[in-house]
Amino acid sequence: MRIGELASSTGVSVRALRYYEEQGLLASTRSNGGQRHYGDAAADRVHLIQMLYAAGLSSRTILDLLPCVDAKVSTPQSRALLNAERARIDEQITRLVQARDRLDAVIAHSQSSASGCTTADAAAVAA
Amino acid sequence: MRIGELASSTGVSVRALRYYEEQGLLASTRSNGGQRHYGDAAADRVHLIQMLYAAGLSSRTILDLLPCVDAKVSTPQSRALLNAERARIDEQITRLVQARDRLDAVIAHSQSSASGCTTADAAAVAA
DNA sequence: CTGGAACCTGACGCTGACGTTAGAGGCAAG
DNA sequence: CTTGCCTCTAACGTCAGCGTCAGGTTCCAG
Repeated sequence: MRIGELASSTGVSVRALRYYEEQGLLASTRSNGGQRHYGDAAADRVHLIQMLYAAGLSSRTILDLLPCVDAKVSTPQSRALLNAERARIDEQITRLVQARDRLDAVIAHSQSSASGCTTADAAAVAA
Repeated sequence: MRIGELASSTGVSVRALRYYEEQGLLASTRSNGGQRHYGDAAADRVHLIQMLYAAGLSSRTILDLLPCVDAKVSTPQSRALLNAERARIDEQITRLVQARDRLDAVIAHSQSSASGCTTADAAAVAA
């Protein structure tokens, strides 16, 4: 499949895919004319990359991490790397939960002091 | 208290505090000479701002949110805003947990298959 | 009153993950 | 062979949250 198809099937922009390749995160074979071709596994790889980006990892960190994911072998270094990143994600989750709790407190106060709590409000809360 | 003291007591840089003020997130009174002075509540405010930043909110969103936090009154709009941001944080937490699970799977696989650990692999990981 | 630390206002720099032209070439259909 | 869409590289633009430097001012201890 070519880059446009991979882009639309993954929901990632063509530019981003080229950027991933530039960063060494995503490989491609080239046609005679130089156009990128991808196998079926590429979509999964892109999803994984996206997920790690969403977890706040930098492309550099992902670059370090991906060989650990690909490799069937495991080194102390790779395990350490994986665990370190896991810990960082954990920490981020903790901070997010704290922030959410803080917002919840504000919301609770906001609603208790709301004299007229209409149906629209209930809908907003449910959403 | 002056800006340096607030900075060191909150662990936030002086530059960041000025930036917060520039963004309308943090108020200060000024001395005759133009120097910023802060009350005791400022530290809490800074911590809250930091927490919201850590939750991935933009300064613009925080700017919208803070009046809701400050206000003793609650409007449908403010409640909707609070709930929307809560939802976004929730979503982010979900994605982070997914990423963590994904990493956990990799880690589990990595540890079960930890047998042949060559120097080449270590070098590849280090690189 | 004076020296030096702390503060002030610009304003440019930086990083990361792309967006966005621009100009040129590849590729399948008719 | 041509049309037209897709793709290519190269390179500049963007945005947020500050870091940092420059040049000047304020404050307070001694």
